Amino acid sequence: MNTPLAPQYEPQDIEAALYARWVGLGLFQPESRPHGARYVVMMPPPNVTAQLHMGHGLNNTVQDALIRFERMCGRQALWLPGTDHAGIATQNVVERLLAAEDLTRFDLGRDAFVARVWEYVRETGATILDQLRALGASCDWSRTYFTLDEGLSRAVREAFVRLYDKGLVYRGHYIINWCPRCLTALSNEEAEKHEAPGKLWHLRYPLAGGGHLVVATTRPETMLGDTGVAVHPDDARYASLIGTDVILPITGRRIPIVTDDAVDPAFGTGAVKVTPAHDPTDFEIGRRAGLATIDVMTPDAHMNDEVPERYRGLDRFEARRKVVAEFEELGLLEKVEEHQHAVGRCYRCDTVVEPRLSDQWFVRMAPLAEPALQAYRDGRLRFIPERRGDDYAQWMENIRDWCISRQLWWGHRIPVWYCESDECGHVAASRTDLARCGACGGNVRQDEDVLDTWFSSWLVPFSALGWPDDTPDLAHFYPGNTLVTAPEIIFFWVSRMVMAGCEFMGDIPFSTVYLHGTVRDTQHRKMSKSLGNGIDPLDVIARYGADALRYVILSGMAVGTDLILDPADLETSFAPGRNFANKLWNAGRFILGNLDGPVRPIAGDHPDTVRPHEFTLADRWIIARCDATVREATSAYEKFRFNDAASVIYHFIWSDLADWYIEQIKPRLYGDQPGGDVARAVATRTFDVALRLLHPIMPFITEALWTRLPGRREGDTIMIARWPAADDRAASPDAEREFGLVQQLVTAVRQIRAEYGVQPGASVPVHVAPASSLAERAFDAERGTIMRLAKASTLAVAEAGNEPGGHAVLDDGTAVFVPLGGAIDLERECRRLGDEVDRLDTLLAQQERKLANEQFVSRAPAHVVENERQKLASWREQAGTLRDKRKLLGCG
RNA sequence: GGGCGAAUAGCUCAGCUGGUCCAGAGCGCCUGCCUUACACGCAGGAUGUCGGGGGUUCGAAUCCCUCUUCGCCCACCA
Repeated sequence: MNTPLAPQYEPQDIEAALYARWVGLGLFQPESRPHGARYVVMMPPPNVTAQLHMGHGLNNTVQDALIRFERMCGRQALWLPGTDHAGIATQNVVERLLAAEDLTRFDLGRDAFVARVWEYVRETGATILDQLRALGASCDWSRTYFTLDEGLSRAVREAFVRLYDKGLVYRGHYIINWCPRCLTALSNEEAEKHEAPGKLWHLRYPLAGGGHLVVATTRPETMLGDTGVAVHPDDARYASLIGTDVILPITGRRIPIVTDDAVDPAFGTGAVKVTPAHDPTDFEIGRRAGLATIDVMTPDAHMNDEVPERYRGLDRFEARRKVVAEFEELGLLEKVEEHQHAVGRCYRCDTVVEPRLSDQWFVRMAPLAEPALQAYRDGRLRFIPERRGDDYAQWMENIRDWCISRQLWWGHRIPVWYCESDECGHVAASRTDLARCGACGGNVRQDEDVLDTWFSSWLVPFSALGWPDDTPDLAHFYPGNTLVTAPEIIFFWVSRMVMAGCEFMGDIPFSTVYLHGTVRDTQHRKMSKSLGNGIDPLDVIARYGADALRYVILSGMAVGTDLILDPADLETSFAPGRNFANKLWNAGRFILGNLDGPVRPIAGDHPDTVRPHEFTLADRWIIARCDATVREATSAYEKFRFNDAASVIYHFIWSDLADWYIEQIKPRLYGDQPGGDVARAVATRTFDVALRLLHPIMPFITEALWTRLPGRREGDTIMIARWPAADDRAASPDAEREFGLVQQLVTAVRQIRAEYGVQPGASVPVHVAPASSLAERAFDAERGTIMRLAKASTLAVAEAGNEPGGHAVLDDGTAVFVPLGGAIDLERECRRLGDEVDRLDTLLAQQERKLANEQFVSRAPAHVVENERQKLASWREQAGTLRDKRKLLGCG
């Protein structure tokens, strides 16, 4: 522990070793803190085959900061990690691998294919979690879940059967969203609507009785499946046609004109072609009007045998062109309009979704939504930022049934068995596999489909803890506390978890949903593989360290805002994090390198404890600043304001501790001034606090430094070091004001030196005329500091003389004068005097306004008003003095 | 078609319930420094009519209205 520290922080050398040490200490398990209140965070499961991207990086950095903060606060912090089997995505990946061998899943058959996917998942499935380790994620790996695990699969069956028994799961024949590439049904949420410019074709449909009627459509190819035309019942234009027929072009089919309230007379021509098999609205209209349904497409969206020969086998978009062309030839194309409309696309492969009539399993959602909505309205469930709660409520209020069956092989096979005997026809949902029909004893076959992956992830808050068994984990850790995820996951996962929690556990699974922003590039585009604008977090970690990555993420994470990073310029984005780590490292190196033995405690009953009278002004100041930082950082963490936490800690470490305090104590440490032991004690103490405050953000470097602080023993770790408590004795407004004046004085002299180009090594005499007893005390107390940091040869209490030199006035009205001898540039001096007078005039004007404000004068405490009056008076005086001086010098 | 968010220094953004953090941070830029923790650094500096317009108020970047420009979410007008 006393090995000398390298002059530069090299994260690569220590992060992996520290992580291994943490795992060895077993602190990621909540049991390590048996006495605290529990605090549970559920990791949004990444796809088992995923590679870590910035979105994961951001999400998990936030979770880790949160869980580390809670753990240090003494809670039994459980962060439950896991992956989901990602039905569609994973099956797609393996099918692509097979395609490379010229095979399809059908060549292998179901069992062999699933075995193949398992093999793939076993090989690659741990990758994403390993990558999270590089980030420093302190998950309880011993409890890692996978949605296709035996336990979670049992939970899926339990949930399905319970809902089935309550009549909340049903099989239905409806229009669903179908992905023609993945060859499966999708839920409404999985069909992403994107606005896109399109066309609206106006087609003439010849009337059986002569003439024609015009319908408008965005999908002309579906006309091949039309079985009717609908108009609004009150639409006078078509009143006489109702009940008559239309001769459908191309097919020659005779179809009726019907009425339906769903038709908007104002849109298009007020007449709608009805394709019950290919549009949800048309399906409803067709059902009400008793129209036939003709499915004209194959599962992969080619035209099937229901259409005329020349259309068979055509892709839907080719068929569209052909239909339009044919209408044009027939003189039946009335017109084509540009039309902006939303097209659904598969959220996994971006293929245009085809509404398709099929038999699917659904969950009846309204009864489940009710308690979930109530929890939000009661305030038991809150969202950060708050406005996201509206999205949640709106979705719940307009909930639609959830299509949960998928025509895939990779997933939880639907636990429903059908009797193969036609007379019996018994259907049973079962927790265990069935071999025989429960009704007739005959052969049964299991439903071929699998369940939506989200049907397993919505159970995770309890299934990952052992449900449906009554495990100790479930009893102890359910419900959890906070869920950290991206806003686009609200409907997929968050809402459904709340519903499942209410339904199966009788309680919401977490009380706070923290929704962070999205990682975008400088053009504000979402980072994605397809756009090639991504940043690889592992690359950043390799080059800048995990701490730097985390610092940059968290310092840019204002509540509810996105994180913009430049993929083309990692240096600009991440150097600040690395630089800060290096700064901290070197501050630590300095403090540790200047300890010459045991460090005295600064509080407590120990006989060697530093007594209050031993503190210098600087000591009291840094202690007060440290205390203020503890308060601000703690409050920021509690409010998920990670950017604020990062900022106050950064400022404390860099500006207060490094720039001022460490500079101040050097003479004491070097023995040039007494009080070295006190300075060591205070520096060590405040540095220790700063490290603890920073640990949730930069876990590695803070651990590396903290374990080297004096008094640490083998096995100590900052991970469970006590979270710093605010201390009323540490606060000192006087010390902050007094040292503030010291800083102002030093800065003023430095400004004058820079302005007049005084040689860096040269000393100058400094005259001050303190305007307050505060200033007097401060300059007296930190005389040495001022002289050293300002490079002053003398520091005298004196009025400004008439000789040439630089002037400045501090906030409290204290006048500063730096005589600069004969070789001074008159023009420059006049300009500086002018600037200073202008500055004072601005202050004076503000101050006068403030004091003229009756509300301020009457409401503020008397001494504050008096203080402000004094400031005004002394600024006036100084402004006058400087004006006189300008005249004396003959400035313009 | 609804609903929401954002417009602040060249860039990325803070600024919580209106007045001692009414102008901030980091990066970039300019000047001078390798001052024995740190050049991934130190000291100093420049830059903003806080999107436009109106209003409320003693006082607004901060509240209200409106306009403009971006972005997001939701929606069965074919």
